[in-house]
Amino acid sequence: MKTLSPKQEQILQYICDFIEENNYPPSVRDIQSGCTISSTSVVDYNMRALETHGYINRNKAVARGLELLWKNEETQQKQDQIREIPLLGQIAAGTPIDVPNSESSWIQQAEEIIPVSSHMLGKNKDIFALRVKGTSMIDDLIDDGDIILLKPAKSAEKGQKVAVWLKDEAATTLKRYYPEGNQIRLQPANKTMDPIITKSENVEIQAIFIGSIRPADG
Amino acid sequence: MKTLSPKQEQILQYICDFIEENNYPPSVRDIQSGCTISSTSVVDYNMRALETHGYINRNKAVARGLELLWKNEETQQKQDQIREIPLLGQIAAGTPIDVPNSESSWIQQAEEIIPVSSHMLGKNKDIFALRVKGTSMIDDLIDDGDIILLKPAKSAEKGQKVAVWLKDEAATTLKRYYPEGNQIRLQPANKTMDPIITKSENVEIQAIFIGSIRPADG
DNA sequence: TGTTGAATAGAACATACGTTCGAGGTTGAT
DNA sequence: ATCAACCTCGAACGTATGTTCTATTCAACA
Repeated sequence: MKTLSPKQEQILQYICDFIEENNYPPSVRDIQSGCTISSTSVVDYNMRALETHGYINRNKAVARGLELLWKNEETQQKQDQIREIPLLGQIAAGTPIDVPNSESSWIQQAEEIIPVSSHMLGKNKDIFALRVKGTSMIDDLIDDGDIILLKPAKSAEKGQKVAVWLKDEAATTLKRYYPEGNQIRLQPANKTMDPIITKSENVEIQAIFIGSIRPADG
Repeated sequence: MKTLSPKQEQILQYICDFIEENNYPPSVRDIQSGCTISSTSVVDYNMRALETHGYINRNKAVARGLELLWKNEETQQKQDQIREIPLLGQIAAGTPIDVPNSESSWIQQAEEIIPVSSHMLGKNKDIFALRVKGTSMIDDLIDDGDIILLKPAKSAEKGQKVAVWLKDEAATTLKRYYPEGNQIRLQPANKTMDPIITKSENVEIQAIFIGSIRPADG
């Protein structure tokens, strides 16, 4: 993008405001009067510049066939702060879930798409969401009905909260991960529940906990 | 809203798709060919119906002066799932903050607006956000740098996490709230820190904790 | 001073577009 | 069969609109 003349900047801003207000693009003559420009050809002249610099698309022979490629920073920023995360199902002790790999187009299997502030996600990719059943992680502020965000992974650090697949039990569950020799301790964050201790070969890490979304009552 | 004829529904859907694709509304003749309608007057006829039923606005004498009042459920739903929350500042032991009341237009004072999934908010109103400084609530999974969501309130239940104003200290802090007789215990969720115990008159509840947003590393 | 390139003016053109008109077709009730 | 309400059709009209043309202004420069 090159620098714009003041008039071009003004026109661009006017187009932006006009669309915001009317939900359809302005005509050349709208711009002319809106920016108090003396001639339509001046508008055309500057629009041509805007087009070649990639700020807008123009569709000749289409009235108001104007597409805004440039968005003002405010809107742009708002866009950037939202990411859409697929809610793929539930997770709880005993209930097996399929965890997607990034190859398949798993967005389509989502039972719901939830928009999430990118504040929660950082630069992580391929994040998905699950609804928690049960209170096995209540001490980590993950309650029944919460939605958790997960990042697909094959390994984890000690103490991280992970979704693991237990081969023998044929079940997936959310626990804290503690490798201990050739065994693995899966610790629920709930004082009333005992850890699962099993041999390493039996556990397959599927995803790492990123954050949680708690539906507030009210 | 009344029921629509199949043709009207088709036209409405076409308008919706067209705008989605082109960012400007279709002309009558676009609709005609897009819906394989034989005459422009048929389009006009049905558009007139759509207008009187409140699905669209038409601006006569403006080419493509068409405004879609009806949105397809998908878009509508997506809209509904986002709420914009003002990030008003920081909260930490020792740092006073002003907590807004719902009267003033405090959205404007926000240093940042963060979009939040309404899953996190429920039906709560007037929610605002603060950035946490310090680790005094680390055991409740609220870490330094996290963003917390708060609901303005004057009172709280025992054990809730609240933002309180300490009159004598002239400071606001985030703690768990335990009324004990005519004293109040403010318990940090951090084993290395001691609770604040003070008389009831000294504390003024400002807001109740709703949820947190943890910027994930990545 | 003359030259050159960028910006401005106003007028004019071709047509995309919203709208209207008059005629005809369905359907269903009477 | 008759009528009315609803819909379809093709053509036409008036104008809003994108674009072009030519002339003019203006600033920078040799």
